[in-house]
Amino acid sequence: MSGSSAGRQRPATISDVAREAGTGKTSISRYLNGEMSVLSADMRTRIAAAIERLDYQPNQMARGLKRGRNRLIGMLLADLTNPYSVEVLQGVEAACSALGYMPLICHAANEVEMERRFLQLLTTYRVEGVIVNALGVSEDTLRPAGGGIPAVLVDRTVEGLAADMVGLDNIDAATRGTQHLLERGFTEIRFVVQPYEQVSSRRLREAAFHETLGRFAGEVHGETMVLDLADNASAEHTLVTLDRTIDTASDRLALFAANAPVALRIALHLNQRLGPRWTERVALLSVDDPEWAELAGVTAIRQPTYAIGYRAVEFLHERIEGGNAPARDCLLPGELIVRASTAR
Amino acid sequence: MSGSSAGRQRPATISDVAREAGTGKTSISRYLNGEMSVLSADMRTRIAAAIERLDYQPNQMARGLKRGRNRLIGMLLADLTNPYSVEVLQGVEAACSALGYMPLICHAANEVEMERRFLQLLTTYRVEGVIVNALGVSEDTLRPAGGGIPAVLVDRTVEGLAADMVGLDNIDAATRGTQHLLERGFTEIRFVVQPYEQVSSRRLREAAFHETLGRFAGEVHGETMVLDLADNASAEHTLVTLDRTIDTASDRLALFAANAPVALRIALHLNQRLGPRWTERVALLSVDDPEWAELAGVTAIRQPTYAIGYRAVEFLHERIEGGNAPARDCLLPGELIVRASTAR
DNA sequence: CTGTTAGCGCGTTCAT
DNA sequence: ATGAACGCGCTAACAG
Repeated sequence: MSGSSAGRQRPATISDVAREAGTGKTSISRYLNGEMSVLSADMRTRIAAAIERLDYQPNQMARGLKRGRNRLIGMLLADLTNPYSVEVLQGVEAACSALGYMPLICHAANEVEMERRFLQLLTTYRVEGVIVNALGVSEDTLRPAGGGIPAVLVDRTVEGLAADMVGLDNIDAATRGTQHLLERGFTEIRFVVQPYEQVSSRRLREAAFHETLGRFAGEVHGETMVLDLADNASAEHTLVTLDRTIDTASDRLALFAANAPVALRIALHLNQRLGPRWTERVALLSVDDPEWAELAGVTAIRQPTYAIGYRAVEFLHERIEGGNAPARDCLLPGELIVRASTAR
Repeated sequence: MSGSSAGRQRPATISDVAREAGTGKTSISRYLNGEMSVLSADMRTRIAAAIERLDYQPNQMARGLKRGRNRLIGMLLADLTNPYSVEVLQGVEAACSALGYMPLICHAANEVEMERRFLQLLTTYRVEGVIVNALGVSEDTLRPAGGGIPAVLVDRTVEGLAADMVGLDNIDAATRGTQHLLERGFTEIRFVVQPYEQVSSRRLREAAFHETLGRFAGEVHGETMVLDLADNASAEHTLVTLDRTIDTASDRLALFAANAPVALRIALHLNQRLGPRWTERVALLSVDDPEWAELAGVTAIRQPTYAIGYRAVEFLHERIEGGNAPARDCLLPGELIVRASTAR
């Protein structure tokens, strides 16, 4: 029965502090904004005391309204379930706290409609910019009210939108991954992806895969397999096809998963069907290096996720500050981590 | 060279719309707030047209300032790296969108100092309430400015703070987990935890473990092992001790991991030292059922994470709406999922 | 150095 | 049914 009794009192305002300190609001405002040199020593201590006594905390909303900037930036994530997203987020948060932003994180759960709604919501809160990692945002969604707010794309581009982008060097990564499989002598390879054809990173990875294989036409056989994780029946069907391929292939099959969620689904399935020694029957290589990859012995291409997130905020910051340079792409290299599953 | 040319234009305001529609701001405001019955049909269409033409979107900040509520709630997470957090988040997001809130997500990365800063930041943005899953927030951090804002605790209580709490029924879960190991005939068991002694869920799980073992005094030997994931040297040291225990124990050792991060570290270590068939030498049971548990055959106690997040928001909503009932605890049951690692 | 005044974009009386 | 005027908490001129 200490203080949690009745309805909470409303937070102190700048006027309360002014009254408490026996001065005008302006001086308080100056104090808050660090214009100390313009305040008498006496004034300073009185204000400090008043603030302390009232436990005053300036209202960011009011500040934002007045200044026209609220230090909020939006972060739209297609899929928080993907470890990639969480890792990128770490970089984003670090950069935000370094640059004085507060990220508003939105999770669209791989639904285009939610992406649209969140983007709308974010502009409604007048975020100063957005970092977008989405499935299907279209150009005009990102350019509401004519001007639009500064945006930085992560991992994937958006058709027709000239914005900064930062992500993995997909072509290099997929090429090296494929080469690794070729060097290990695999001759039957499947590239497995989710059915999001509009996602540029998916397309680039797939293209590089086929491009690299093309140089070995005849000797090596490769195909794309689509695994729809959002539709269990469809996924099961694909996996059955996969099983048949494994059983009938002339060589030990190699699988190149386009990202971690796909790799996980494959690993779970094979582990269930073939037992814990499934890697002896099938080789698995994955873009993304999830926490369980080491455990399962899965070869991976680790993305520089933290750097991607950090850099994205830096780019956005420049735009917010008025930077007007043409749109840039920042492609960071992946790191191939060879594990048991692709051993020969 | 379409529209992205010069500096972006500032978003339309309610006054712009009023002018465009040839009316007063008041009518626009009424329109926005759905008071249609008070507006003539003609007025309605004119306003709708004006809004459309200007692509007007009301400024939430200004609204919040005026109304005294901005529909923002804070979500403080101790560790986003823990899959538990992400899963809870899904429930939180679902409930938020159902109840019309926008969650401000903060990630404290297991640092008490960051928790304090984020909490402060959140009140600065005048969030209407907070959902807290933190390491070391103290009562007074959550009661700033006397009244404090409504708070709901997730997974763990805070010393001396009478707030709603929702989380796993830890005693039941840990008891059932321990019983499972006993039923399987293990006589050498270690309970492995991170060194956060102030976290109530950790203490409850550990207590239930020892309590349950106590009923078999003499026959079964159990101890707590502390694994500090934040300090690699220390963790390595602990794991070496663990190795020795495994090698010298009179029985096959059983490990009870207090959460997923701990279980992962253990699994990675054992896998490296003993090879992929490590589960034949050591049994592993974990609170939390991370995505890789099935793959590694690790027995797990799955938490109702989605429900926890959803319920937390519901509780918070009631408080925000003025609910004044005494603090409640909502303890949800876990589900034991038996896998190969605890087979005998 | 300090206080007064006027908005930022919006909702809300209170008239009309 | 509609609009004018005031104020939410704060900053930015402008005086003094």
